[in-house]
Amino acid sequence: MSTPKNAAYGYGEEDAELRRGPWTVEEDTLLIHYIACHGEGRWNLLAKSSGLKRTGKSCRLRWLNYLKPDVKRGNLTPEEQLLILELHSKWGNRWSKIAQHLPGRTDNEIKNYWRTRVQKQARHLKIDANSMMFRDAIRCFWMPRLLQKMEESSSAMKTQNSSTPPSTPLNQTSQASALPPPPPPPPPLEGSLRISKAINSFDHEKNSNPGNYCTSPSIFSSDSMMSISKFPEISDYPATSLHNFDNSDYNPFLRSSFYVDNCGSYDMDDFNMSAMSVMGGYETSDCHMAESNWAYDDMAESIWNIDELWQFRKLQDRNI
DNA sequence: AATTGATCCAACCGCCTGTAT
DNA sequence: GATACAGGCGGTTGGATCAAT
Repeated sequence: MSTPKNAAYGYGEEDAELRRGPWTVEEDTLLIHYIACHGEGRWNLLAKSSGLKRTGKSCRLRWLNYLKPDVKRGNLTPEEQLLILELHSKWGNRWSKIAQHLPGRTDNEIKNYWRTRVQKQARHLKIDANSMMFRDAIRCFWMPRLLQKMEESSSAMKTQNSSTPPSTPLNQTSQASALPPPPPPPPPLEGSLRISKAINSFDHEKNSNPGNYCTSPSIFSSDSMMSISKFPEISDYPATSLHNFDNSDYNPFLRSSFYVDNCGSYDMDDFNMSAMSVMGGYETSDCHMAESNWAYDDMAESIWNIDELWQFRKLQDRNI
């Protein structure tokens, strides 16, 4: 399939032979078979030798982002979201570096997640996604909510006790749904207690020291944070973050909530834009719940109630 | 049922870095 | 050291899909 764009883009005669756009099943099969025989690498050579009318880059991208067997499909779990938030706060847009710590996730996927979900929230709040304020907001509200969600997921697992089949994650692509059914959920987590402790630790500190809890490392302190022992060391990992995330294919912690519906929602009924407006005096006149529905999407479901917003506002005032 | 707008994500592009010659 | 090439990375685009009207 040679797209009409080729001519418009001014590709050379040789390039005109190249295919662009979505990959076909035949192309995928060809690439998979070639790599099975010859291995990865030498992508330009691969592109020529395999008979694929694609650039080496295109072949590499297709393999790494889609065809490679260990690529994980489906929604990001709360654990993965939490890790992305934490690592991004440390490394910024180093997507490939972040992806190295999320087994089966590609830099492209993480990048898309950040742009479509996280930056969307920043836009709604009219805060620069790279600003300290937004980072604080993430750390103070979003991350604890994800921790809470993880705890709820593990609790749900306990009660469910694997008697019912796992539900399908929302927004699964058609390709993903074509994959074999997932294995049954693992037994209840040994780490859930740790997570609970982390949340309790956070709540305790918030209550005893409400003006300062935003910057407290206790949220992710190593002794209160989940410490499932399978996770390998992450060399230059932030001291305040999630230690010991797993790089193995089978990670009971990650998988535990992978099959939990992503449709649980936090109580956002009492959330309104007047509450939002306390955050740094942002203009909210053109930012309505009805417009954005952001309180109900799967990202916003995990964040922010009025109390926390007031706390956040106090903190901001104090810092000014 | 049709239309429109929003969202998601696969794929592409250009730039940068590392390596071989 | 200069050049060419391959591979990797982050930013962006555009088509497909979903949701709202």
